[in-house]
Amino acid sequence: MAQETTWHPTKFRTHTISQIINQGDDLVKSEVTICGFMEANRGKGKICFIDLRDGTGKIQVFLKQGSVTDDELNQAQSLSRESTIQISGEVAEKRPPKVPEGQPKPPKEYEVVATKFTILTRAETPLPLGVTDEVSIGLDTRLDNRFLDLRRGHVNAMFTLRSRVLQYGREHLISEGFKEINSPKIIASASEGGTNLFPMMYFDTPAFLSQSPQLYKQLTVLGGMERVFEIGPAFRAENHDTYRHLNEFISFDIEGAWMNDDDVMCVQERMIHHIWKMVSKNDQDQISIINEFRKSQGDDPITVDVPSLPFPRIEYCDAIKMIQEAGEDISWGDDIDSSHCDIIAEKYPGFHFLPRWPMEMKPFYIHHVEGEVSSTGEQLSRGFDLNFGRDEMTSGGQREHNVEVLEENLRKKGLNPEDFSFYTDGFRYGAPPHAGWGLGVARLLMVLTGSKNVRETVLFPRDRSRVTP
RNA sequence: GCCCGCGUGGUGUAGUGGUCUAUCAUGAAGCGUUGUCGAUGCUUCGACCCGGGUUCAAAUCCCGGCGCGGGCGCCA
Repeated sequence: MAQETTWHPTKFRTHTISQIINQGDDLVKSEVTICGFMEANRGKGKICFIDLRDGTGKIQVFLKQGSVTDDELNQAQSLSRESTIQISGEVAEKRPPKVPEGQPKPPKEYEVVATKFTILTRAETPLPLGVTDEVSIGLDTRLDNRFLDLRRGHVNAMFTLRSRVLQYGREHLISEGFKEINSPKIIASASEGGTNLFPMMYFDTPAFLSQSPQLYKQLTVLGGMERVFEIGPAFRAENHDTYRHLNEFISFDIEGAWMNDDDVMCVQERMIHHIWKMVSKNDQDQISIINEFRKSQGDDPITVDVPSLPFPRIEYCDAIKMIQEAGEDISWGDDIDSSHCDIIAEKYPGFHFLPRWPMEMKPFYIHHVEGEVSSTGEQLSRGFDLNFGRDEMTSGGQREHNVEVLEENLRKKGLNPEDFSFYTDGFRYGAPPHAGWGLGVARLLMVLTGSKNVRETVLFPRDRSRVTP
């Protein structure tokens, strides 16, 4: 439904299953060879039906005595679920299933009547988790056997959606003049402070895994790249253990010259709007697959509600007031934690920005405008967050482009400017005002797919107690 | 790291001192019927996280360990 794809024939197959499903009328009576996983087999004796699944769809294969050898028929009937097979045969219109009186007739379907049946690999039994079983499966069991979990329709659909989300996001940013970059993930020193880094050895030099592309994407903007984005991994050695934190995650970052925090908030809301609009237009088939599963689990269906623009902006000072009015003990300068976000989310359940945080709470590279102060007289910053409900999606802001201020900020945070010379030197020879943000891809996917745990939306999540598979 | 909860066949569960030689579903093995389609009928298989304790008796209660889940903290 979504994309025009050209499926060239391969060594192993002439057609994908989706091609037969979609072009069945034209293909009836023609010879095809298809491959896939055997989802189920029915029938003993003279006939056998196989539900065959490849990465594009599912189709029924019909084997009958006479069309295939008795040996082939036997093998098909006793084959274990999820074994991979190759089928050659003729496309035919499927006999419609019996439906009770008064029920609507199902739409026309196609099948392949096999003339040749080949087992590619046999699946061991029992499966560690059933691909089509109705029983629910614990997340840990699923993640230990992700290769099988991924064969389940709704799981596959979530990662298909993830691919689309990145595609639409890229598409949008490129249309606004952003260029895709990659920054190093092996770095010499703590790039920002504030979070724990994973140490490693780089030959004989101690090094770290990057926590963020922040400083490097700024350097490219200082280098005249104008507008850049990066979709890449970030590593945090934090002992957190929650539904929304991982120690390795994919960060979707942008940085643009001649922009302030308001400008990049607008970029972000336009991008999210575009992603939601495109998913809503192109990918309802994936949403339906997810909803079918949710229904079987007794969960409400998800819908792709394209958010309206602009997203609400709730400045930090107003957020504090709102939380205080709800009776919470919080004062200016305190962090807004999860329970406080629940209060804000009651009024703003969707996407909303939280701009103008206190300068002292933001990293050294965040810009501030002299004189922009709170009612308590404290300096405000040009840093912002984007939340969806209670969950933080993004952190961003305008960056400090004046090297003297930057070095002063570093000293205020107890950092030594000399350790950051690779970065601060970039500001000494002319620096454009600039701004950017970093968005957690998995968290955005949680919103889109209704997942309650970030691990659901990451193929092979890395948390405190999991480094395999 | 803190608080709370949980750990039963391959998978997901019921059972909270005694006919538990442990329930149900799903699954696996075998046989039969069938253009089936969540195939079906019959037969069979398979489990109480680990260690210690209380008790006549422990899946069940207590202690420790390990593992998992939820909440929180920590966290661009």
